[in-house]
Amino acid sequence: MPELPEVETTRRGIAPHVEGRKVEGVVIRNRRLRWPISSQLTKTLPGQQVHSVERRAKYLLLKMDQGTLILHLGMSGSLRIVSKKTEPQPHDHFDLVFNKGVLRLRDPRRFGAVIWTRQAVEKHALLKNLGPEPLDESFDGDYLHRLAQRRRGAVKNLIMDGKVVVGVGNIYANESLFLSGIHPGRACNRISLQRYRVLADRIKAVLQAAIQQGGTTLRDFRQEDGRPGYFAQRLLVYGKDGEPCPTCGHAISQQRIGQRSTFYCSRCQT
DNA sequence: AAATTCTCCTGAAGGC
DNA sequence: TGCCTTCAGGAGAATT
Repeated sequence: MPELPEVETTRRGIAPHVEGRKVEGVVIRNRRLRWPISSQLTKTLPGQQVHSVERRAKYLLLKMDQGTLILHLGMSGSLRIVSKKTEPQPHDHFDLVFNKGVLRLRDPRRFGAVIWTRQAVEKHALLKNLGPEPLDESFDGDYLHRLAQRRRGAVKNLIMDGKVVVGVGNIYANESLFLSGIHPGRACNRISLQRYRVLADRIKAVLQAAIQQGGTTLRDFRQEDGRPGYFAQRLLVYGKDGEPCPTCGHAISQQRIGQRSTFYCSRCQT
């Protein structure tokens, strides 16, 4: 499922194929994503040039002449660069057609989104209340520790809260907590500053490692050329319940925290 | 304000 | 083999 590394992998993959290009056409095969795709896009977008492909949290931002196209991959979305002759497959809901190549959105579960905005995109309702980027310097253990003081819930929910820090989804939350030796259910305000510094460091490390591997493909995610991401082979605890802990050999536990499957080693994580 | 629940959706996996 | 149920989850909205 696309988390920050998968979205960043996608951004890097598509950018060379769309930056500087002019939109020739828009194809909407199914508008019913998380929010309906505006039918107006077929009139609004053609003729506009894409200046840049940026990312904020898990949103991809295609900056154009008159505004920004905001794309979200939901949990099963992927973007590919295909030729104009490539037949659309089931769940290929949306195309941006360029003079050379097509940017095609596939999203079986349709939790994704395609939204056009003319306003400054950082002020858009979906983006304006987001926390810092985890790979920014402003995100560190001191910041996490400060926010944690007025919370009592599980630390896993803290790092998955987009108002605290963006882009950390279920997979990387599990992995970074394991690498930090912190139990995912531990109360936010019962963790030392020192441990939060380790956690922030591990979050950055695991996200960067995953980006380097082209993201994690469990089922649907694909890079822009159709290849899967290879970080799944490096996962230490996610999806590994019952298997031995890579550190101590104790069986990995599974439990639901924050409505999400949570994997951890009850011996290494306290 | 923080925490919890609900909601959208399809495909895979498990049970009988 | 086939049908039914359960589960997976990003994240905004609604609720407590």
